[in-house]
Amino acid sequence: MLSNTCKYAIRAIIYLAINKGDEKKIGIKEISKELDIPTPFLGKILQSLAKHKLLTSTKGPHGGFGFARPVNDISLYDIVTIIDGRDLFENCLIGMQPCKSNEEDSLRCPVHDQFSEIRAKLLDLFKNETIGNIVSKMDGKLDFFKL
Amino acid sequence: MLSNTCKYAIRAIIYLAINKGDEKKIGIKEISKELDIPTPFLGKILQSLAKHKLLTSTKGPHGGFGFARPVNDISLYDIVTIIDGRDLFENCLIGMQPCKSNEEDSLRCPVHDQFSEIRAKLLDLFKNETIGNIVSKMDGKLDFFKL
DNA sequence: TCTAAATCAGATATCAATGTATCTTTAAGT
DNA sequence: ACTTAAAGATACATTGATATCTGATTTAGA
Repeated sequence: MLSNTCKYAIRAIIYLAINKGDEKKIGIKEISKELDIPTPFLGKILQSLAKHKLLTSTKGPHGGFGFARPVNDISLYDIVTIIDGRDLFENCLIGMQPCKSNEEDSLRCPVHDQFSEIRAKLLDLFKNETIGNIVSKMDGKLDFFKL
Repeated sequence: MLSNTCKYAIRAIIYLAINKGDEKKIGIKEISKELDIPTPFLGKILQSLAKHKLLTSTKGPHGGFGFARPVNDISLYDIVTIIDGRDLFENCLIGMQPCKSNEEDSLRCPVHDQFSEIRAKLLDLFKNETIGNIVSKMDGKLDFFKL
């Protein structure tokens, strides 16, 4: 469903939102250590999110990553499309080329209609779950999140 | 969502079900040519499905692949789990290790509940769509299927 | 029984996703 | 200014998915 890279990105952003508290920035070493993601690889992922204006980064001592927008304004959809693209939301479940998410009837694949409903719900989930949203649900089980 | 290999497998099986008609077997050359899948690669995929008792294969002249079970008894779920495994149906959407499809509350990830509904519908789709089912829907648009 | 047509099996090749290493650049603190 | 700690950037390495190649095996038909 989602690539490993994308799952790392989501978990790292959640970690950032939960833990940044007063400090504006958290370094990749801390995040990668806590979430068990290879440090330089996490660096690349977060750099890419910074390039797309979801995060900000500052170099130098006490540098690290922070948010470029309010956490209530960052949805899972934003992260997923940056890392994995729109394939999940647009292309045919069984890979038939002419069958797209909004396609005329004659070109629809045999599972198009059933999958359309599910895809719509998926899209809904990803667009409506914001990081702010998620963080408010996680109160009290932060320890478990370290896995 | 599904690997390319898995999409190939599904499309090849649909092709087989539609076109086998009187003949019991269809060769991989015909299928791969019509569906534009590399011939030897398709061979491996179908061999693996034969190994799992979904298809039968016969060597020699006029050999090829046919069904080992009635097409109404082969679901998309069968194909997907053979090729891609159960990851999609069992593991956490955002990759948190302790969060599984049937997990106690304290270990659920923050999107577990919303995704559970969608996952259940997905499972339903894959388990209830059989090849027989699909073929009966495709009457009249077989030409489009060649893509 | 010989030949040809087809899959089977296993080794190899390619490519994209994932992961690593190294060096450069930036900025805080002295 | 100098040092140091951090991310940036680029090149490189590894792995798994995807694709190809080659020869062995099986079977129909002459």
